[in-house]
Amino acid sequence: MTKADDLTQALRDAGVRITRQRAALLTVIAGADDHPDAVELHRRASKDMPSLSLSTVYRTLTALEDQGVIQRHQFDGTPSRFEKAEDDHHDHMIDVDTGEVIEFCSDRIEQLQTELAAEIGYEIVHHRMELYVRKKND
Amino acid sequence: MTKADDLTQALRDAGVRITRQRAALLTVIAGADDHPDAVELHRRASKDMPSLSLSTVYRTLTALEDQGVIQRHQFDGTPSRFEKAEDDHHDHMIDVDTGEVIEFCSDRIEQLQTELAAEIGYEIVHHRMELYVRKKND
DNA sequence: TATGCATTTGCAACTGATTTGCAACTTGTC
DNA sequence: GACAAGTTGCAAATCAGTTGCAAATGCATA
Repeated sequence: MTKADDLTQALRDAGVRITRQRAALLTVIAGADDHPDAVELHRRASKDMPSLSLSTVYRTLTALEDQGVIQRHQFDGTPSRFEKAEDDHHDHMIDVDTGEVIEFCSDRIEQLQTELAAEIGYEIVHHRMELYVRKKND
Repeated sequence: MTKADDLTQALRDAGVRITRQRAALLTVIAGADDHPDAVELHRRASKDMPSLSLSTVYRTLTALEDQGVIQRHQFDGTPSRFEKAEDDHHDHMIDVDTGEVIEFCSDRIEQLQTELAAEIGYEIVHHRMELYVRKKND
């Protein structure tokens, strides 16, 4: 059973109809190791489903995000990029020269964030941390 | 001498022409204690300069950002918001219920970020950290 | 204080990303 | 297999921001 099948079943259980276009998108998303935007996902899924429209891709991405199946990231001034939600939370470094996205995680930072918010009476709903970085050339 | 006068002089020294529309915007920005977006800045500056156009506001904001006089923030899926650049760096918490923006700073976190990037051979060009928070009700 | 010209402005039209209205079409159910 | 409700593709709309262009203006210089 593939990752896409898992996702499909989880969605069906949650009462989400699995249409051919959604299945095609799920397959692409499950198989993606990068952080594609809507247009790129449409391009990839179109190979299996040439009639798939971009608006359906957008609608589906929103639906999948609402279901918690995927995550949307809005880096700098570029179109939103998506990745499948894994249970491990992580943040991103973006190589400003190449656009490459590197995932990382720091429990220490998360803890500090929680403390900072708590100090002034807030709790964190979600957060976003992006490091725009450049390769050191030495 | 007001804050706006300081900004004006600094810009003039940098070879930036001070037009009436730019002066009006600078006054508004220097006097703002919040994080307004372009439309709101246009609304405020229009009181002094009813003929000021929104495209000039956008053009001026970009120019001021290039000069390092103001900073642009792109929170979640909302229009860019601006604030005058002060020499102290800080990050933001956004109250998800009210939209209120709270500034904060943590040297400890910054240091950890730098270390994390350095570990894999990168240096940080700039970063963005936003905590989307909610008031604890107890 | 007047002159020249590069810059800047306002307007309207454009862009890129995303959303929406609607009629036709599927899905999952009975 | 038929039906109601949800989903699709398309084209048009939206939203934030940008741009081309002719007219207006800042400011260095005379």
